[in-house]
Parts: sequence; structure tokens; C-alpha cells
Amino acid sequence: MTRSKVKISYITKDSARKATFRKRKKGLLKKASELSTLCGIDASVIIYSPYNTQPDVWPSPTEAQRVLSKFKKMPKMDQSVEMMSQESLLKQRIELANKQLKRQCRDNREKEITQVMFQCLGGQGLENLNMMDLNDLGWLLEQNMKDIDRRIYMLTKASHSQGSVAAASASATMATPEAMLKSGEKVHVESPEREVSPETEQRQQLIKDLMHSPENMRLDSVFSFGDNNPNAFFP
Amino acid sequence: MTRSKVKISYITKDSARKATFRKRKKGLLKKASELSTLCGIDASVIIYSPYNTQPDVWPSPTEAQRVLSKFKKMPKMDQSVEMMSQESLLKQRIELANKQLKRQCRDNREKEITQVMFQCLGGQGLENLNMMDLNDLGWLLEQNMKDIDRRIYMLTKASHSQGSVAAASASATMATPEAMLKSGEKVHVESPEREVSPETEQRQQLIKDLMHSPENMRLDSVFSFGDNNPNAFFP
DNA sequence: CCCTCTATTTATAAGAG
DNA sequence: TCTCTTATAAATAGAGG
Repeated sequence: MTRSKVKISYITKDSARKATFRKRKKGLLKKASELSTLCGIDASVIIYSPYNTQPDVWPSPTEAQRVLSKFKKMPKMDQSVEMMSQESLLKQRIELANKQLKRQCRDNREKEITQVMFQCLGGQGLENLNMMDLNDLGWLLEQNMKDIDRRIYMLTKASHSQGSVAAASASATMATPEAMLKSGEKVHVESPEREVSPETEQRQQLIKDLMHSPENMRLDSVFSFGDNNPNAFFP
Repeated sequence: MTRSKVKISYITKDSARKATFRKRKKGLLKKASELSTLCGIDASVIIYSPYNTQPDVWPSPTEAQRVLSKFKKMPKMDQSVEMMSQESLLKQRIELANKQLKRQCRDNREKEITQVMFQCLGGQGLENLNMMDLNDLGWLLEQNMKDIDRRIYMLTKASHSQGSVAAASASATMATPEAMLKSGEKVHVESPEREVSPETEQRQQLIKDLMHSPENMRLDSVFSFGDNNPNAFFP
């Protein structure tokens, strides 16, 4: 999780596993204690490990026993209670996973369209793109535009002696495919269920027109985007 | 822990407590699951809360039962086992607390001496300082010097067209009392049990000499510090 | 209340000694 | 191997919808 992102899977190397175990056990117990304190609740953590014959028990074996007897009593009424609990827990997990999936799809779509954008910047025409791609691409460009405007604003605000043109080119410099794909900067593409703004409709008409243009139509001529924005990527 | 550092104590406000509970519970279970996966160990977490009639049980009630029965069997041999465990846990905590105290003392000492240093820079003489303070002060100055040298080195390495003098003054600019006290930069003062280097002994002699100098002796003349370092704070 | 969005703090993996 | 340090990832408080 630091120095390098690490995959959560069994650590093969003995020493490393033990080191990680000690660190994370400490972290876990701390978290448990904080949760218990902050929210005034009963909690207990038991950890078995090959490094100790005794399990690690928090906050104390006595307390753990107390909590445990409480636990033992309750689901005893019927195993069905337990099943319910299991089921709802599973449902919860599925829900969470679905949410993560959705977000991942969104991110993927953003990356996809970003790649398309850079292909276009490389000279590829728009002919092979379908309506949805064009639409999303337009949205992405809009977002980038807004981002650049924001940065220009900040830069001009920060130093009046610097021209905004210089600022603009500085921003544009960052927009390499790698930077766009790797940087953590959010561009907020809400791909699937995005609302259709007036500008979007206008753009869709524009796109339709373009798709009937001669084949050598190039992106350059599209970039000023129908409005008179003087901050086009490539003047 | 974020936006503002928060004290670990019971959250009075109901909604905030619940929100925190949900967030942290999620985090805790994630940590537990990661630990279990990474190190291939049995672990179980049970959390009682007023927000659910059922306790939160991880990884599943069945699994928890399994782990628990394992736990129940073991300390039953004698309560003394439990007592031991309690005692050793307590010892561990005390040890940790002592360590933290030591570090805190060290940090405090560093801040203290840093303040003294800036008082001196403000024109206060060295007359009121005892041997230990002078010694630590010398050490601090040495560290700062090294730090500045390091930065000059890095800066001159980074851009050959820039003069090292400019770089030096840039470093010196940072050395306001606030910056020194608040910045996270480590200066590594090992106050109490520091080893005595030859330079230190030399300085101690120097200090002794200074303490017998006329009262209007000022810090300025001490700053080049016995060696011929051309990078004195105030030339 | 519950989500989402960041600024910030905390946890921790990898190095260094 | 253990500890301490440091750079980076992860958790999360507080603010907004």
C-alpha cells in the first residue's frame, strides 16, 4: 500500500509475511480500539497466528469472553438467524461489488475515450466513431476545456505579469496520453447516464453534419467546436 | 484524522457518531480481511452496535463460531493463562508508551533549542545559556548547516545556470522560526544520549572561551563557527 | 439519512542501518 | 531479523447535495 501498491494475496516470503503481520495487526488493533472509543461500542478482535501459540485477543481475554458469551447466546434461538445474517451480509457485498463495477466501467470508458481523443490528435479522422463515442468524446473535450480555463484563471490570478497564453500552453503541455491516463486528476466523465445539455444537442447536430463531410475532413477544423473559444488546443 | 485531526474520544453527536461508525467499521473489516488474506491466518471480528440488533460478524457467523470454539477451549486450562496474557499485554503497552514519551521528549527538546536559536538570532546573547543548552544549540546549528549544504548541492546539481549563492539565500529564507518549528523536516536532534564527536569537544572549548568574553559579545561573531564555511547565515 | 468529494491524516511497503 | 525512516497508498473528517 505504499512505496508500491500491493496486491492483497498471500505473501509467500516468510520474513515479509511476518513483518506485514506484525505491522497490520498493530494497525488493526488500533483501529478496533479507536472505533470502540469513538462510538462507545463493544468490540473484540481475536487473531490466530503461527507466530504465537496464544491468539492475540483484544481488548483482553476476559472482555472477549464477555462479548463472546453475548454472541453465543443470541444466534442460538435458531440457525435461521445466522442464515439471515449470512444472507444479508452477502447481499451487502454484492451491492458493494456492483457499485465498484459501475464505477470501474465509468473509469474504463473515460480512459477509452481519452485514447480515442489522442488518436484523433494524431491525425485519425472521426469517420470510424459511432454516435456514442463522438458524444462522449465531445463531453471529454468540453471537460478538458473547462479544466484548462480553470487553470488559466488560477494562473492569471496568481501572477499578473504572466500572459494567459503562456499559461494556456503550459496546461496543454501536460495533456500527453500518459499524463491524461495516469494522472489522478478527475475529469468526471459520467458516461452512461449523463444528462443531455443544450450544448450537447447542438454538438450532436454538428457531429451529424460532420459525418457527411468529405473524407479528408480533419479534427483540426473541429477543434474550435462551434463556439468562438479562443483557447483551442492548436490554434 | 482528516480535514482536521480528531481526538479519539466518544463522539457525542448522534449522526456524526453513526457516520463515523459506518465508515470505520467498513475500514476495520477491510483491514481484517486483508490481514487474513495476506498472512493466511484465522481471524474473526465481532462488532456490537446500537445500529443493528444483530452484531456485525466477520467473515461469517459460522466461521466466527469456529474460531470462537477454538478460543474457548484453549484458555480454559487455567485462568492464569489469561492473567499472563493480560499482564504481558499491559507490559507491551507500557513499553510502547515509554518509547513514545522518549521520542516526545526529544522532539520537545529540539523545539526548545530551536526557539533559543531564534532568540539568539534576535540579538539575545549567549550568557544565560548553560552548558547543555549551548551544546545542543551547537548541534542544531551544525545540522542546519548540513541541511543547507545539502540543499545547495541539490540546487546547483539541478540547474548549473543558477548561482549557488542564490540557492543558498533561498534556503536561508525558509529558516523562520515558524517554518523551523512547524515544518515536518527532520533535523534529528538526539538530545540526551548523543555521542560526543571531536567537533563537539572542540566546540565545547570554544563555548567555554566565549563565556568568559566581554558581555557585549554577540552571536554574529560566533556564526561562522570556527571553520571556514563560506555559507554563514549572515555574511 | 445517505452518498460523494477532497484535504488531510494515518497506515504501511520498501529501504537503510 | 529487527528497528527506524521515508515515500506513497489508503482511510477518513467534514462539507455539499
